[in-house]
Amino acid sequence: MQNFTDVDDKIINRAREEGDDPIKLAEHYIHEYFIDADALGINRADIHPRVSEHIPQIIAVIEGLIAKGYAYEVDGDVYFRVKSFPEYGKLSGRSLDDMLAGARVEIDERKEAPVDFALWKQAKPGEPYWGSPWGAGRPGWHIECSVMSTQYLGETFDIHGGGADLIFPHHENEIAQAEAYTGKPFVNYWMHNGFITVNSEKMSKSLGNFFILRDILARFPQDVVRYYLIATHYRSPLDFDDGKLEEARKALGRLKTTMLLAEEFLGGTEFRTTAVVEAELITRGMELQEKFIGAMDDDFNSAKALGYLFELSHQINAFIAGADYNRETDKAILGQAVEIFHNLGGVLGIFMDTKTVGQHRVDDVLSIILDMRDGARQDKNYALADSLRDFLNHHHIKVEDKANGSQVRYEKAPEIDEILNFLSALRQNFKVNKEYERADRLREELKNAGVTLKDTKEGVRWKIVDT
RNA sequence: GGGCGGGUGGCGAAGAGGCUAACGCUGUGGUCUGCAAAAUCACCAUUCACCGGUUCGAAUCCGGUCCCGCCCUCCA
Repeated sequence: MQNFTDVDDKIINRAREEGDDPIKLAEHYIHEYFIDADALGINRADIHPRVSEHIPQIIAVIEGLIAKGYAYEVDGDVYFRVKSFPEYGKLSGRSLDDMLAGARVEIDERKEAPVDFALWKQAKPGEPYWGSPWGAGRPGWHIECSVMSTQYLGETFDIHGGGADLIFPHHENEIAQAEAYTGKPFVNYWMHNGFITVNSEKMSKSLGNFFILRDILARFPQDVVRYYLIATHYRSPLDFDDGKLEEARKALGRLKTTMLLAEEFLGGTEFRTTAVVEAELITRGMELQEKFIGAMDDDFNSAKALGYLFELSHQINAFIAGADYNRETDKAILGQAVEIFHNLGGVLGIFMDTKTVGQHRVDDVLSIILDMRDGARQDKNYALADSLRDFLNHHHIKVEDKANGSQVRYEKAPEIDEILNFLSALRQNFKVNKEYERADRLREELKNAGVTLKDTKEGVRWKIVDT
């Protein structure tokens, strides 16, 4: 489950600035969050509870805490009595003395102790509020997480996640509230992720700056961003900058090339083979799979797991380099190995299909054809010029020759795949006729347009470089 | 000031007492190619911020020093 705190000071203040309703504003941000999370291939949780929908349960828990002597009311506010919970500080490794020594904020004199924190806050004018035994008000921070998580997951649950900056006081307070209330351990394992920064500037779920992610997604493919996130252990800090993302793009490209090479070798995208074959490659693949699983089992060490995936990539590439694609056993061996490779990549979710990303390149590529045609016409190579126009016409692209040059018109953008297949074939022709200058120039221009061509023994392959 | 975490090759990043200190990027040389690209093969840290200590053995444990990050608020 993943809960949303849709009632808190920041949201209320922001709503006031924008003259909006706080709950609606929170709704808006939740919606925006999902757009980015979906783009990164993050699965939705089964449950997404919100504070505003759990006020009665929260009030009930606060009443329970007061009844047990763990909390007290002062003028419509309710505070947690920290000294009544001796284990306070066990998560963050702090003692009450440390905290009193470090107190650097003016103390609210109404509280019994400076470290006591709010469970319920009396409503100020203009704030959203709900009725309670202590008057109109709203939940303090912290309490909503304890209440909602234990409601859906039970009084003790296995894993609680969150940013390392939340260890104190948020998670510490959650433990105090929940364990004081239930008398049972709250959480078995805490997973605290390191800070994410962008150009060394801190990013958090707080309102305001998580949209930076959207800027990054606008410039880099989703799977590259996802790869980059996974290539570092979750507890380590992570900094986004273009250079590092560029490096991630290349690294992931290496993995994807393996998939591509295998598809070509097998002549399709269906990897599964029925024949079980004994082979060195399979043995290595199974070993690496074991190691991969071991790494993931050991505190989600995705960085280490990726290392094994690269090793498997090497093994597969090397096998392909020395294999014969007319031999069925080679295909069977490769099929099994690639299936392992594909499955493990699927665990990390890094083999997203981003095929459509290159479509916007279509105009650049069309202008290359047009330039080539103009050149051919000037050389009076009308056979070539006309064949180019025929191709375009065939795809419902009109060519108009005007005094100051030619231009294309189309109603529906043609599939870039078809155009590139055509150009690849065209270049093959040039090569067969030993017109290397033409062939090289075409390759060069395509490269400038973000399309790389490669000659392989199976034929020409093109690839769009994502931007 | 106090608490927590961290400093590993040109860069990114695993490793947490004993296999050649993973893996990726970059770089160098060879194979392949008309030339490329991709792929492939080989090479690139006697050393893990610094100084001591424990141990047969330390990047990993202990003490100290120097840097860096986060937290210390009724901010989710």
